[in-house]
Amino acid sequence: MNRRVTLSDVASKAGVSVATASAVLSGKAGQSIRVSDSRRRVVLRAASSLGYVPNAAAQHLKTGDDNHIIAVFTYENIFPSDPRSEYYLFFAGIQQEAEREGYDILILNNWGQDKSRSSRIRLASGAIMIGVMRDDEHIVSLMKQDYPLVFVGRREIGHGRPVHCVTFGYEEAVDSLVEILSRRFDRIAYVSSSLSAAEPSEDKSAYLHAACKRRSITVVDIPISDSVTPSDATSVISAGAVIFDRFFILDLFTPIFQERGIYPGHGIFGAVLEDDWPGTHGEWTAWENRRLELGSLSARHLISFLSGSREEQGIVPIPILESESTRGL
Amino acid sequence: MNRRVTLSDVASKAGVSVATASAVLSGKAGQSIRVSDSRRRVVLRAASSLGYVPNAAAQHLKTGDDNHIIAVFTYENIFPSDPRSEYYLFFAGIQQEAEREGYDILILNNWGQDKSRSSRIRLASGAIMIGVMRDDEHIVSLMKQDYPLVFVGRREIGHGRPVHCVTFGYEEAVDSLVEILSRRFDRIAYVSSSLSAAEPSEDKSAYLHAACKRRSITVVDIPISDSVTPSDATSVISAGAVIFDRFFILDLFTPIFQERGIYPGHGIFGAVLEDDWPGTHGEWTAWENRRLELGSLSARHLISFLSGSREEQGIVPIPILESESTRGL
DNA sequence: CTGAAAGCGCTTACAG
DNA sequence: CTGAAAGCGCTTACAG
Repeated sequence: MNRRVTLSDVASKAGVSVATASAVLSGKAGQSIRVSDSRRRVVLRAASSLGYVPNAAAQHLKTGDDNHIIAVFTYENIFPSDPRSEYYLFFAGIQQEAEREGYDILILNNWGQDKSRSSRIRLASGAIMIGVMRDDEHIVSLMKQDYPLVFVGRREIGHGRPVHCVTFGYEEAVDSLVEILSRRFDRIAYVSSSLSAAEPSEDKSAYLHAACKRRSITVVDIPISDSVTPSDATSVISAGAVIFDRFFILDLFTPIFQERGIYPGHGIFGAVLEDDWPGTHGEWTAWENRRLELGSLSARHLISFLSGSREEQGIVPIPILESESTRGL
Repeated sequence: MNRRVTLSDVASKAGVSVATASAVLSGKAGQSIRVSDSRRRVVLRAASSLGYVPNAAAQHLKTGDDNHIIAVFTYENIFPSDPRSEYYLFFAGIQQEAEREGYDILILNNWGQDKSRSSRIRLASGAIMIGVMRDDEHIVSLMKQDYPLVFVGRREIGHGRPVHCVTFGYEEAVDSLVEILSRRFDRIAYVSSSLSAAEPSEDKSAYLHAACKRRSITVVDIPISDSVTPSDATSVISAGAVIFDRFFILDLFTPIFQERGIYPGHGIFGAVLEDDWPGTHGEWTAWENRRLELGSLSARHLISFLSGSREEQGIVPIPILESESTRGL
């Protein structure tokens, strides 16, 4: 392979110093360095005849400027051959926003395995983390140095440090939901899983309790593990209104509802506090799928972080949809 | 923002030279530098307490090693929010292969607009180009320096230089197709567009002519521009067997076929010499959609290029599928 | 108007 | 066993 053409190759071919060549080629001629028109032309000609391409990494090393690269990482695979991936829309949103703002994207494929992972993330000016974190050791060491990091979804790994994340506007959405249910019910069952510790659900739960309290509605808390007991089912059905924390929890109840001949809008009302990304739970969907927007926002948030903003959270409002499980209330 | 922790910060905290710190931290202690166990521990402790993260760009600048980044670029938007994009599967294949081989991916979003585009591509060790090229000035200057570049699809922009590309195995596939058609027909109409200069089709045409010659089959060449004349239609139908260069050409004929009451397998047989990526032309589809495999191969090809291979082409075989338009022959 | 020099953060012969 | 020094390709005060 031919050695790459460097600035000093261009300079010596043009018979000028590297300083002059640099000034001309980086378009900065005129700042602290001025170059005569004749010389500038010579440099330009030398560069193009040699096919000079600047080494962006070296430029960045020297200047320390934002290199206009956003890293995206996750432990999951965002590009399965089936494009209906859980994370695809987040990614698409990030990509669109990055493109709009003139940023490139570095996909960190090997974050999971590689030991030198934290150093690879530093090739970018900042990073966006999608999905569940299995291990935060490297993340924490990046955060220690205020490395610009934005999480998609609520995170609490700060160890006291601020954590930048973008989330759906669950607080407002839960409030609207409770408002709707309160038209007919004064008790709401809340079924959550003791297992799903991956994504913190305490805040969703808190929003729900607060919204119910404001309207003097009783919350019947039903924590379940991996299966539903008859008494769980009875509590839910007798309340008439139910909020499930996650879709997989709803799925545990569905056969029971069928067995008892009740279905969304007939004998049971409510919603699930999770965005319906696979689009398979239409009757229970509570709000629009705005994953694309959340992805975009994460990129916008990171970019404004890079230009000095210290804002910690970004929120994407999630408008309530009418579905079978809330219709007619 | 805190200044990033550098190697020399670690060294001075540990009370050793940067050389020693480097040797320990890069795991190279033992090569030309040996470090006592006690000192190595001191360095390790200093690094972790400071949260040291090496600057991968600086490392790469110094060593010149493969930095394990593959750039992917295109003039199109490869990530529309509708994931059924023309390029999605290529990209998914690249990503999977890169992940398998321990490479990260740099998506060059702004290749189209930015002036400094060629320099951004150099942030990666090599690059894969997907889609149509509108302008090759920058590409040529990269090729001049033997920058590792692989095209997905046939390209001829070498200016005499070797062009690395991966393609579907059209030669073999066309031969199989002709073999099937030859069971009943001794003439085949070949309809190509004089407009579609974007992707070179001369080789497909050559494969077809060669395959027909081997079997003493006559090729009736029908070049069309953007519409079909009655005589074009008559030629095709009287031949009974037809090969369309592209799907959009087939689409021009479909209403005519319907008008005359003939349809694939009844009155007309044949195929289209384009892979059916949108999956919307089932009756005429000639072979499996192997875009994922072609994407993978492009990455594999680039990676072996990076480790010294000089192979120019890579080919993904495309097994023939039976469809309405060839059934019963 | 132009060039020599320092330095970005790292690694690696080389000399102690 | 350890460190001083050169250098990767660039930019930018600074001095002519």
